[in-house]
Amino acid sequence: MILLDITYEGKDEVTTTLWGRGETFEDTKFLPYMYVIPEKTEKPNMIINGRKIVKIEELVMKDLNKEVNVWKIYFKNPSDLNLFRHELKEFGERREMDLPFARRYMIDKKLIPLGDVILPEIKAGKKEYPPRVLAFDIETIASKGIAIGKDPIIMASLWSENLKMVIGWGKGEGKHFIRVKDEKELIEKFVEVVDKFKPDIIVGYNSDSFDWPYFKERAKLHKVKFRINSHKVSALRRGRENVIKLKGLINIDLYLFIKNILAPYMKSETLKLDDVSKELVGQGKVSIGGAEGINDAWENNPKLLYEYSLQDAKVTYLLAMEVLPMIYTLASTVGQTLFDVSRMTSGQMVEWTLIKEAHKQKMLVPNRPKYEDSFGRRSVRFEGAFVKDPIKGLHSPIAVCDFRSLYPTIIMAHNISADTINCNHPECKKNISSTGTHFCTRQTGFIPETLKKLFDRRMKLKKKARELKKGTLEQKIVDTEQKGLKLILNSFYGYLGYANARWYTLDSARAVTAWGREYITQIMKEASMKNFTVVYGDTDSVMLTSQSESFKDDVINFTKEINKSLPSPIELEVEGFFIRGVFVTKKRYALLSEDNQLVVKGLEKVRRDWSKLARNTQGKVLRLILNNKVEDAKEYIREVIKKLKSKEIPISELIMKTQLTKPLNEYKQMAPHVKVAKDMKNRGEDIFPGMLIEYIVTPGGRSISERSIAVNLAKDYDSSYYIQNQVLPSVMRIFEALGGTKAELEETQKGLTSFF
DNA sequence: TCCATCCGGGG
DNA sequence: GTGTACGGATGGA
Repeated sequence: MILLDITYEGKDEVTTTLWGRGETFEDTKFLPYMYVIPEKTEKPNMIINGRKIVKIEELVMKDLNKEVNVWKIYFKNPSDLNLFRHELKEFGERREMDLPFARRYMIDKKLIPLGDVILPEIKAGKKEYPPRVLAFDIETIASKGIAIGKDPIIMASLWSENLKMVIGWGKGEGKHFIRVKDEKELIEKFVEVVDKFKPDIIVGYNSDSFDWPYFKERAKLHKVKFRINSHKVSALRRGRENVIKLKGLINIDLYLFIKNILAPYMKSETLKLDDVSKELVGQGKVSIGGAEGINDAWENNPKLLYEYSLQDAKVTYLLAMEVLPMIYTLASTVGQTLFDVSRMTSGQMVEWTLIKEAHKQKMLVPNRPKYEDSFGRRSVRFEGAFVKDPIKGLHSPIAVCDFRSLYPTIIMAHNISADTINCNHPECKKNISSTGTHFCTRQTGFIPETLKKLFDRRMKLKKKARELKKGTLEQKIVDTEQKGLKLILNSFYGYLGYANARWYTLDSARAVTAWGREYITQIMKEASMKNFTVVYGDTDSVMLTSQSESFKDDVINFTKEINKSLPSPIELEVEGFFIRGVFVTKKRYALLSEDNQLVVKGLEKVRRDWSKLARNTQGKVLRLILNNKVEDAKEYIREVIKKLKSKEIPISELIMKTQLTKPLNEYKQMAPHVKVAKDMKNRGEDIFPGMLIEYIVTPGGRSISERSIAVNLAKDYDSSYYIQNQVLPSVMRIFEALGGTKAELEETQKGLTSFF
């Protein structure tokens, strides 16, 4: 069997179900268990609600760097464990009582998703296996504000290798269009098509929070059963949001994975499907003109809506083809199901990798912190990375040098771990960080040891990927695997300081950044001695410039020399060369690459509560500046200000949008959007949570709230508000870096100010 | 500065 | 679900 997913159930005896393609296997032999490090000699023997402990084994296990005697206590099913864990508190320290049962099963049986499971004794194997993937998306009537289930679903589109389909009612048309009578039939048809296709994996974009719950709500309204593969579509509360679990096929929400894992490595400023798919698959959505466009197309241009809907499913599918291989490789490293791994944050991936490794080494897993502890940990602040104040302004050319995986290599080079911290061996005191913490050098710690296994595996794969022919499938697979490992490697440091981590060690996290600061400042010092100007540096990278004719060679030689003195495996690399850069403050800069691409960090505002005008002006100004047209940029802003004063800018560019998140009477503070919503209600309009309030700031009144009114009522706007609170703030930080002042931008024309 | 509130993705 | 998991920005007081 090729393993896709694991579920379990059982009122008395637990049955674990392993799901493969079109087949299942039920295991009734595996029992839930937990550990107690006993403080008493007498073993527990109680009966609760008629339930008993199945058996208790005595074992010796590792607990950090100690050996301890433990009782391994078995139960008939997971809820028994939950029942007994409270009573077992008085017998000693309890461990591993909160590992979800299916995850425990994956670890103990050493299973790998998509690996082949050899039945019936259940051993993990591995086999090539291309799963059947189906992408889907829905369209709904788009009234004001997005609220789950509020308006009818008008189309549902599906895309896979041999399936392209748009199901719709109303006036829809198109090659792959399947007409149904109404929304109820649409829902039934969708279920029928999915069940017939039998995908192993069904993917959507933000589908856990939108498409699936939307289907559920509308199905409820029409009193139709919404079942996929004959099983309930269940919404499970997980943390802050619901996730959607299907049985017999894996539901993956690509948005969650991209947000949790890929986002920091992406260029895209937003994680909208359009932007993300443009970056990762090279094509975006059909442009339809937002909510109004959807409604308009539904009434007047059904062909366009059909194309829009189908393209959404198509790019979702193509995105899945790009992203799923990464999820597969992460899942095999982490050792958990695709369903779980695709929804994990990087900290959780590190944790489950460590739990798997601990189990292999017969090592007890530390408990999760209690709420108060993790709350307390969250408020602990410690010194992070070194970030150099940039030399503000424009610089050209720029070289970026950075350490390859600085934090992971520091953890390995200095053996940073919870079980090596502050040992009593005299010789280890030499391995001390500037925070005063030292780490054992006699034997490798659990964290660096696990890290090294992943690191070495990645180095091997990287080497193999370089040797293989580029563009081949094998090369792509190997390269994806090494990138997946990189993601996990890079998360280890964050994990040490992550408030909810089982292996949280504040002094380890502090030592990592302290050593990081030492290495990066040392590089900066040496770069200055070699006649480079250090324009900027952050954490593990430095940006250099010089007016030398042989700039590039100088930089390459510099890194070569530096690397002779760095302890292995720490290494400095040349990341790239740039034509020009503008540096504003720490974390805020923009670079122009040699192939004319903009790299913008920390500058762009893309949130909807800023006006279109502010966003567009900033983007335009940045491009002008990086093309060395500073005066043009200033002139451009003066022009915008002038147009605001003379009211030539249309109101449509000045709309600010803020969502109402709760009923009006629950607001304590009269924010602008709350005031506008109250006015709307007084005029008899329907106001509900989830509604997007669109407003304009007008002249008059005192506070911004008092001056805010609904867009459709706005005939005038407050030019000075838009100048002072929107346009100028969005561009000023860039201009301040160039030595500019607010005053010079506010001049309408040289010498002529007050006449306008 | 503190506190409340919002953002994200989706139509 | 062997439950109960964001992190950062903004704006008013």
